[in-house]
Formats: sequence, structure tokens, C-alpha cells
Amino acid sequence: MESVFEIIAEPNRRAILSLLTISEQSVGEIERQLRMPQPSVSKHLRVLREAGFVDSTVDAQRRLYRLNPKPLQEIDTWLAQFRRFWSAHVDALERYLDRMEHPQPAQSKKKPGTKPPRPKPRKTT
Amino acid sequence: MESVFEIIAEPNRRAILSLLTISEQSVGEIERQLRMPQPSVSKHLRVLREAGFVDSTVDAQRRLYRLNPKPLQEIDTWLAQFRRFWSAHVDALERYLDRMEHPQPAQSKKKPGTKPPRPKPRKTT
DNA sequence: CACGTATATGCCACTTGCGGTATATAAAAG
DNA sequence: CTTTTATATACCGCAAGTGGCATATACGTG
Repeated sequence: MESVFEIIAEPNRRAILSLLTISEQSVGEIERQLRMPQPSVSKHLRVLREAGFVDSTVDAQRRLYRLNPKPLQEIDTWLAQFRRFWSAHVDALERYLDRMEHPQPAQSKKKPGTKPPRPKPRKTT
Repeated sequence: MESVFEIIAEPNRRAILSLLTISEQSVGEIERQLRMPQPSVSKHLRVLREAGFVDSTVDAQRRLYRLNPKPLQEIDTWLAQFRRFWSAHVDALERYLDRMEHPQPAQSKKKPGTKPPRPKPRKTT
């Protein structure tokens, strides 16, 4: 359970994280809303807490849990390297729309690519 | 191994995906660059292929694998719901810099929030 | 203090994924 | 056709994560 990716691999933990985007919640509230046994909730919260996905504060007998975005940012950072791959489609659409808006204005100079290199088109598998 | 999250939970698979951002690669090339045993590479590629993370084409005895961004977009979409949480820090910085630039101009009316609601400040755990 | 509520933890059984090794398949080379 | 190269698959053993259940801990209430 070292990496952030393993943490969010568990569906119930992802559900808890999503739930906490609404507002902070006690264990009991999570238990009821997600309809999962209390020990299970506590265990998953423990994992999330130790991995830094959530913080908790004490409110009498309750523990209030709230989201901590740091580890999720880490995942977002890892994803960054792949963004250019799906922006490829958008770029193609952009070029298409551009041609629609400016129907061949004589000989416009080709704009030097300001965006990161795009993956080559691929033949289907 | 149903969900995309479980797929990317495995470090070697993430390494393969990162490697494929450079260009398409054969099994042998991946094997050498990542220094992992060939059966291991093939197994992970199988998982990635069946989950739609990669496509493959045949080149004689070789199989060329290349990235397919679709499932990664899915992860990105899931992450979207948390983005407002880390933009919170940026907002705080923005407000700070704003105060620096405009040193208390009498009583400036509080600008109504145009951005999505921000999580409340939290007392430390 | 006894009791109820809220949460955490310990234990156990089960499943599943991974690494390793050997082997099968398939195409090229000789 | 035999051999070599490239990749896939089958089998096995192990480790780790998860769910379920019982129980411990801690706080509030009467």
C-alpha cells in the first residue's frame, strides 16, 4: 500500500473520497450514506489517513474526516504526461473549425507549432 | 482487474505507459529499457491491452504497442471532482498577491465569488 | 458507576495479483 | 527442415489486501 495509485484502486475508498467532496463527514455518516459496515469504513479511512488523502479531527466521540487534496494532485501530475495524447483529438477539431471559419484566405503562412508535439496518427489495431 | 484504477496501480504497468509516451515500442524494446523479464512484460501488456490502455500491431515476429489515451482520460475525469480543492491554495495565493498589489484601498467591496465554492479552511489534525 | 453511542482494532479465511520458470507458438534466417 | 528470434501462455507458490465478525476503547449521559 505504498503508492497513491494503490490507495485509490479500491472502489470503496474512491466512494469515500467522492463523498468527502461534499463536506466533512463523521464515520457514522459515511457508514450510512455508503451503506457499508462500520469496521470497513474505519479501516478504509485509516488507509486514506495514513496516505494523506484525508485529515481527521475529534468531535467528542466522533471523528470528522475531510479531504486533503495533496495525494490526488500527485496523481494529476502523473497524468500530465499523457494529456497531449487526448488533446490530439481536440487539436484536430480545432484545425477543422479553423478551416471552416477562414475558408482558404489566399496563402496564409503556416503558424509554427506552439503546442507540445503530438503523437502520430495510428493505423487501427 | 476490472477498473482502470486497478490497472494503473501496478508500478511496472505505469512504467510501460510512460515509456510508450515516447513512441510505440516492441516487447523486446520495453523489456530492455525497463530491465524486466520478457514474460512479465508480455503479461502486463496483455492487461493493458485488454483494458484498452494500449493497442498493438503485428510487425513480422514483433508486436508493436502504442498508447491509447481513452482509459487515462477516464481517470482524469474522475479527478475532476477534486480539482476545486487544490485550486483553493492558488486562490489563497491570489488573494495574498492581490493585497500586495493594492495595499488596502480604503474599503473595497468584497468581490462576489465567481469561482466554484471552496472548501472551508480546516483546523489542523 | 452503568449504559449507550461512536469509532478503532484484532483475528481469520479467502481471494487475487504478481514474480519466476518452463514451455508453446510463430515467423524469419540459414 | 532446423535453428534462431520474438512473443505469449501455463503453472506454481507466495504475499498482501479485503470482508466479516467480535471485541476493545473512549466519550457522553443518566
